[in-house]
Amino acid sequence: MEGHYVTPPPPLTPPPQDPLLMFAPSHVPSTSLHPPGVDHQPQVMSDIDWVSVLSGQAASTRPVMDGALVMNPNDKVTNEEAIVKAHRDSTKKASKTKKATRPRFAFQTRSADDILDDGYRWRKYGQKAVKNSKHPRSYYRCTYHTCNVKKQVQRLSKDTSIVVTTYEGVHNHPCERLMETLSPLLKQMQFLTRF
DNA sequence: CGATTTTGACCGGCGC
DNA sequence: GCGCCGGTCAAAATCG
Repeated sequence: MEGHYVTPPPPLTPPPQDPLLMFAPSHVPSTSLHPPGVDHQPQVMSDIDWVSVLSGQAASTRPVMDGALVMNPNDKVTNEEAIVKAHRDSTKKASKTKKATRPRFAFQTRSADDILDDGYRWRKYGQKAVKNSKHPRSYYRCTYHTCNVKKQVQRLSKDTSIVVTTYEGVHNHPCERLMETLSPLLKQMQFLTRF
């Protein structure tokens, strides 16, 4: 984490991970200093194919905007269905209670780690077992006081290497560690524009 | 010792 | 009404 910043990085927490790992097909859980079973330490989003995320092309990372879940027709309808249903419920409730419509954004990531560091700080407030899946779903809330953005993370039971992350809401505060989060994307863009 | 995670209880919506 | 299910609360445990 030294020379890949376009602008000087903010003097913040120590660099989480080497951004060069971003081209790795699957993330190898880096030297976790925690005992097995403990997965607090988030990983940088460096293992995400950001170009694919933004273009919506990749099979490894399928972005989903506002509940319009992009599904492989061959996929067994399991917990993805639950996500769509949850979104329908939320929109229904939103239209009923005139609550501010909450934008939802979900994407799948091929990763060995459930927790991806997206630059924000999250506090876990729940975990539930999901039907048709042996893997639990975790619920997180943004720790910024006036920000009630939530996200939920679950792992597909079919393909254990894929993690589905669903964001709900929009942050009303700047993203700390923005450059750390963006640097893999910038690096990938630089790589692609070299031709 | 404050912040965060864990985990069972609790709650509301929905289908029967 | 009842039970299931997804989501949240909150007290206790744990972490740094």
